[in-house]
Amino acid sequence: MPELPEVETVCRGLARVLEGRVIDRVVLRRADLRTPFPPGFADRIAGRRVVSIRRRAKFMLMALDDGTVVIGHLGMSGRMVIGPPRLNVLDRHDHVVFETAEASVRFNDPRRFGLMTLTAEDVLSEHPLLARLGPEPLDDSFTGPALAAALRGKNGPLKTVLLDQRVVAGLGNIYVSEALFRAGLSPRRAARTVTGGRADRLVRAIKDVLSEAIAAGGSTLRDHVQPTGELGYFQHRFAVYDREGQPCPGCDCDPSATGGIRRIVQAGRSTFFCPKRQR
DNA sequence: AACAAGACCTGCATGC
DNA sequence: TGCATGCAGGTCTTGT
Repeated sequence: MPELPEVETVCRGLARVLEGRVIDRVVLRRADLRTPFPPGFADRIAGRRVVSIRRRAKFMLMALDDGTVVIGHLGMSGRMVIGPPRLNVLDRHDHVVFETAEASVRFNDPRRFGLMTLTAEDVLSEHPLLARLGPEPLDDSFTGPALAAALRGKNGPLKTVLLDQRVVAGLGNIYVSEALFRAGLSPRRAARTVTGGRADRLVRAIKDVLSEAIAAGGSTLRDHVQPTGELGYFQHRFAVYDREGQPCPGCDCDPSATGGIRRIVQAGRSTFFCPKRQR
């Protein structure tokens, strides 16, 4: 489900109810998700105060007052849902429950592609899940020249390469298509050909689309909800994603003549684009 | 080294 | 109604 804007939205929602609060109890309802929970997972969190909740790429990072960091990933279908304290009616796919005096937070994930694990703040950046991540796209250090350097020598299609979290961290299948549309670049172009002004345009497009999506609370297709239960609204602003055959919002060509937005499959995943406007 | 394909899961829409 | 198929916001491993 969640790409950078959805995870950012989830982290902001969780911060409001968890930051500064003590987690009294952690209920673990199965032994593993995508990966096993580490030994003592619940006990190592219970009784600790939450110092901060932040995001890196598509990972949620919950820092505790003893230097422990809970790393969470929502996979395709994960959600964090805030409810009243001491909630005793749970869904089949509620795998972890964090309890404070004021609220309960459930990690729900039907497909179980998500994960939760523990590390320590002082070795966080070396954790295998985080060590090889590329730059945060919304950081000032993510620039046209920096992206061009990361794409140098990459012969794969631009769309597929941008999904590689080592190139840039946080893009997923929706926002890659949307950013390429805004930048006027074909998803099929060899990644290494994006240099100079094209790289500048692409970086601008990535920053813009992600920022706008965060402001809209992310995109709700199937699974994403903010922790409060509110939906995201950015799906109403998609130019190309899941719009096969519909008119391209950028050119006034007749979709019955041009076919409108095209859907192709790259590396086994759908890509949407306007062949006329994206080169 | 780079890339594609398969694997991991459940749920939902579609078509017979 | 039931059943089979294909598809879904992600990553990790395997094989060429």
